[in-house]
Order: sequence, then C-alpha cells, then structure tokens
Amino acid sequence: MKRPTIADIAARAGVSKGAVSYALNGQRGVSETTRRRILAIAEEIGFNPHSAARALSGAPADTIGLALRRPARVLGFEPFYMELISGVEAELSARGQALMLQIVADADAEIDVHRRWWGERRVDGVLICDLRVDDPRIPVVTDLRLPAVVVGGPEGVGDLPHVWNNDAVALTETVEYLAALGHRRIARVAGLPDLWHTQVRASAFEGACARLGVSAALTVSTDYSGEEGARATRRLLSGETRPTAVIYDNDVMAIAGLGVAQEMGLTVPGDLSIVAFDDSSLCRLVHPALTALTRDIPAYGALAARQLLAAIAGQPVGSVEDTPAKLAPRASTGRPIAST
Amino acid sequence: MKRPTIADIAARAGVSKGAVSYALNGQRGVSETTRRRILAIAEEIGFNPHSAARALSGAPADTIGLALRRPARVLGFEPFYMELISGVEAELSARGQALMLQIVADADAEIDVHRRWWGERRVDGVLICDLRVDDPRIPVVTDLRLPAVVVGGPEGVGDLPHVWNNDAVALTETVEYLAALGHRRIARVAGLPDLWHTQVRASAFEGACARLGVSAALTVSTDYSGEEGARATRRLLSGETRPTAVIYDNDVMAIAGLGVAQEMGLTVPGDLSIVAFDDSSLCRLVHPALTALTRDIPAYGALAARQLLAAIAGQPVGSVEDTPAKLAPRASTGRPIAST
DNA sequence: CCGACCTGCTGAACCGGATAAGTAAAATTG
DNA sequence: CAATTTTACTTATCCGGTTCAGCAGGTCGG
Repeated sequence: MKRPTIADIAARAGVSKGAVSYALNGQRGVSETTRRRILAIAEEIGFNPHSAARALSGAPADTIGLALRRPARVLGFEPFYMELISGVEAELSARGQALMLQIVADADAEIDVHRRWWGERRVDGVLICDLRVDDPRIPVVTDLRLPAVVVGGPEGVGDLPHVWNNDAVALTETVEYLAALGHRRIARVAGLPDLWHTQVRASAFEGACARLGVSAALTVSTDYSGEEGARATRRLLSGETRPTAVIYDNDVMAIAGLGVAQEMGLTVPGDLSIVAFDDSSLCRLVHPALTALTRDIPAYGALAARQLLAAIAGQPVGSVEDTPAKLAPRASTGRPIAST
Repeated sequence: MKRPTIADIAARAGVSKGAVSYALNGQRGVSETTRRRILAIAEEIGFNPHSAARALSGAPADTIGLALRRPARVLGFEPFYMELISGVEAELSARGQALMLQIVADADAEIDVHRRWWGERRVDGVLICDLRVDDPRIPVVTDLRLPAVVVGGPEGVGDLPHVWNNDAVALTETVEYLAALGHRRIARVAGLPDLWHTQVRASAFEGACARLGVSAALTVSTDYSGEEGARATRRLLSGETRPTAVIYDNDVMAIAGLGVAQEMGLTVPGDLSIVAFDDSSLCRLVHPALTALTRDIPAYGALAARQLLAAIAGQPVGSVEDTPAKLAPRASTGRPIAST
C-alpha cells in the first residue's frame, strides 16, 4: 500500500502542491470550495503528512523525550515511573504529541541520548527525571538550548524550569506524627543516595529527629528494590536497639519490610510502625494497610508535560511546586508497645 | 546553538556535501585521508544527521511503536508492562532503535494511532499487546503492510508474526498441583474477559478442573486492578461454599487477595491457598511468599522486539513460542485444612 | 478608464540528507 | 605509451512537505 502524498491529492484535485498544502493547513490562499474538495480527497485516500518532510521544513517533531537510567529490574516493579509516564501521556496524547522513551545504562549513555535526540531533531524537548547531585544533564541540555523540564528540584536544576514537590515538608510531617505517637527510635530506608530528593529527605529526616528528640535516627541506603528493602529491614530489626518505626522511601520496600516484620514474628504496628513514601494501591491492599505519603503521581507527570509543552512553545516557565505528599494514616502505624 | 549539517562539514573540509555523506556512511568514494578529516570535523562540531532528512530519503525511522490501551490507573501498578517495556528497550537501545509509546483510551484511538504512525512514517513497525478477540488492529496493520509482531496468540493473530507463551500449559499445571494437594474447590480471579489470553486460561482452567474432579470452579472477571482483585476475593470468601484455593490472573490481585484473606481472619495456606500468575518480586517479599507462575517478562519483550526488528528487515518471521510460565511453589499454597 | 488592491492560484526554492550520474586525474593494463 | 580502468571526487536530483514570489483575473475607488 503506497502512502499518499500531497502530490497525489494535487493531481486528483487538479491543483498544485502548494494549494493542497494551504488547504490542509487552514491557510488562506485557496477558496472555500477548493479547500473542501481537497480535504474530501485527503480524507478519502487516508492522507497523513509525512512527519519527516514536515520536520525538514522546520516543523516541530511533536515528540518529547524521556530517558530513564534505571536497571530494567527496578523499573519493572517501581510503580512510580509507569504512573508518571501515564500522566505525561495523558497530557501529550490530548495534544497530539508523542513520547519517545529510552532506557539507558549509565550517565554517558544518558547524555549521549540527549545529544542525539537534539542533533537528530527527534524531540522538541525532554523531561529530566531522577535528578542527581551535580547532574551532568543540566549543563548539557542548557548548552544545547534543548527545551527541558526537570522533574525535581528546586535545587540543582541550574536555570532550567522544573516541577517539584516539597519532600522535606512531607518527611517532617511524618516524623512529627511518629514522634507524637511516642516513637523515639525511628529508622529510614532510603533510596539511591546520589539522587537529590534522597538528600532532601535525609536532611529533613535528620533535622526533624534532632528537633523532636528522636535519639536513634538510622538511615540505610538501597536501590529501591524490594529485595534491598527487605534486607535493610532485616538488618534494622536485628540490631541491638531496633527501631519502633521505619520510613521507607518507596512503597515496594515498605511492603517488603512488612513481610520481613511478619516473618520475624513482630506485630505491625505494635512492635513496628511502617510508613511508605508513595502510595500505590498495594499499600491499601496489604494487611495491615500501610500508612503512606500519598501524592498524585499521574498529575505530577501531567503538570511536568504541560510545563514542557509551554517551554517548547516559547512561553516563560519557571519553578512550579506541586502539592507536597500528604500523610495518609492507616493501620500500619500506631503507638509503640512499651519495652526496652 | 545551531545544529551542524553536512553542508557545514563540507565547507570546513573544503569538499562537497556528497563527499561528506559518503565519508560519514562508510561508503567508498572518498580517500581514507579525506574520510578521516571529515570524520574528525564531524566529531569536533558534534554532528548528528537530521533524522527527518534521512527519513525523507527513504531511510527507516529507527523507531518502533507501542500503543497501550489501558487506563493510566491500571498501568501504574501493573508491573507487567514496565517489565515488558524494559525488555523491549534493552533490545532496541542495543541496536540504536527508539521506542515510541502512546497510551490510548479506546479501540478507535488505538487504530488511529497505528494509521497515523504509518502515514507519518514515524515508526518502522509496531508491537501489538493485549490481543483481544476479533482484534481490529490485526486487519488494520495487515492492510497497511505495517510490520508488526503480536505479543500473544497463537490464535486470533491472522497472518501476523507473533510471540506467545502457552498459558494453557501453565494453568493446567497449576490446577493439577492444587488438586494433588487436595483442593476440590478452586476459584479463579480472571482479568479482562475480551483478551485472548484470558479466554485461553479460562478454558484451560475449566478443562483441567473438569478432568480432575474439581467441583466448584468459579471464575470472576476483573480489570486486573488490586481493588477489583480484593473485591472479587471478598465475594468468593463470603460465598456459601468458599474455595480453598484461588488462582489470580496477575500478582497485584493475588497480593490484594492475600490482604483480604488476612483481614477476614483466614490463614494462608491453611484456609486458603493462593497462586499468582506472573511473579514480580513482591510475590517473594510478602508474607507468606506467594506461589506464582513465573516467566521472564523482560526476556519475552526482548524476544518480541527481536522478532519485530527481523520482520522490519524483511526476514521471514512466524510464530515463536516462548517458554511457558513455570510454577514456583512458595508458602502460600498447601494442603487445605479439612472442613465443611 | 486606469491604477491599486484583493483573491486564488501556480511555480520554484528550500529544508538536509542520500545517491545516481558525470568528470578529471591517477593507476593499471596490454 | 596509448587505452582502459579505477579512484576521488563534484554536480544534480530526489524525498514530501512548506512557503515565498509571481501572476492572472476581478473589484473598487477616483
């Protein structure tokens, strides 16, 4: 099946290529009668303009790029990304934009992808997720003048527009809540330490603990996988002064942690209170349901996509703060049983 | 920052555009010295060929398309897709191919996306997931001669190449195992009924149950979400003759079902045995760990991607059967406690 | 009744590569 | 050493759109 071109339409309508182009793009330069005739023919033969030909004449690619640097293994069970992507997609598909997704292995490949996308004009702009400390992507996209929106911040983003939520507020609220319940030994199972938001959460955690007289404020780093979440929990619960509450940096690790607690014969929340950062529906479905820091991740993705499209359109976009995660108390948190 | 073109390179090297093109593409027609000079300049100024210009001259888009028709809500916590995508990506990025992802709302939009991708030459081929009964995408991509590989089958795929696993074998094995443990009332919490693999699993389930004398073989349909999995479980466990074992069509629902059983005070596996189809790491991390039908989904995606790339390259590809899911018995299945 | 202006179109240039055809010089052959 | 082939290029064309300049023919004002 040969793809129809405007030349085919022009031939059938008995006009020039130029006239067809004007007609299809709603430009003036053709009479209403001719326009309708041309549109009818286009419809009939199922015409779609060749995106490359358009792009060659300076049209945008109508595509945005998202490069993720996480091992496949982790991506599979991290609901965060898929939720983010579906939010991004919802916004994009409503505006006829496409998403180019690339999963990369390391920082070099990540930068390479951005350079290539720019050079090949494959994307009009990019979303930058998983902002790291001294993130090399920031200077690269800045230099290239590739429109970009960082999902994260507000620090470490250079002059790039960004959308962020205030994890410090969320974590402080959580520590205050746990302290109010009577917890004095609180641990934190953190994600990758070179991510900005891990640092933000860490300092908020430490600050709040110090302020509230939480003595043992342990932090263990992980790669967000359930396995490491389980291992970290086992280590914490096997220590001399085991914590009475643990805050996990994602829901997958929290669920794994719950499994470990049950396996070790501890009651939740009696012996151990559990809080998850991010709240996929699994948190509500396990037993006991997990107290979690809820945020609307698809909405977050949609917001980022909107900002990026605005930036691509040349509108001024700056820093946008999404609503911070809210603590949703459920059955996994309670007063610690007096002991020690 | 202006994007460099071959004309820029040609000017700096003092040769024609044609010579540059030959040099960059490793074609004969330039001396080794000139080639090296040109390549050095290209490297220095960070040249990347404009993908649109290439595509216009008949080059492939080096992109494959994947349109998913699932509500954002479901995609978020279905590890299956993200695992599949990361497997696809692993294969693609190793070969310099990109992935175009689109999430669509309904069947019309789905077909529209394929038509548009084809018309706009945005993709060289597509993967078709979630094969439905009388799937309208099959005739469309066949008519368009758009290279496609169906992830599913082997029935209902028309003449399209496809990769599939034999879910019937996996489900039969599971029912046999449960029957051998002594279960006589087995229920199944199924996924979307218009998906082909749901039908395949259903008839395998019914066949095996009939053959093995499993009397009550109830099936409840869901949308794969944890919520519906939990509701279905509640209904099943509240019925007059409650099942002693439930097979879930995905792991998310199985975990939700485990939560419901615990909430209702039933012991697992004493009062209720649970089997999950698909085995994300959560199955191993909840307590008790879930018996699951394991398959390597990233490998499945990679296989599909390889087949699609072969089809695009014009190689003959037909039907490929991936290894069926294997039953991994864990702590959630056991002999039923005698009762009734 | 003539020039100015608008309408509705055509023709051609252009975007940035790939590539076929042409050409001059160098290398090989008989 | 002339004839032929090969090498190393250049020039021109093409892909399928967009867009600008041009150009008839009609309308209007003075």
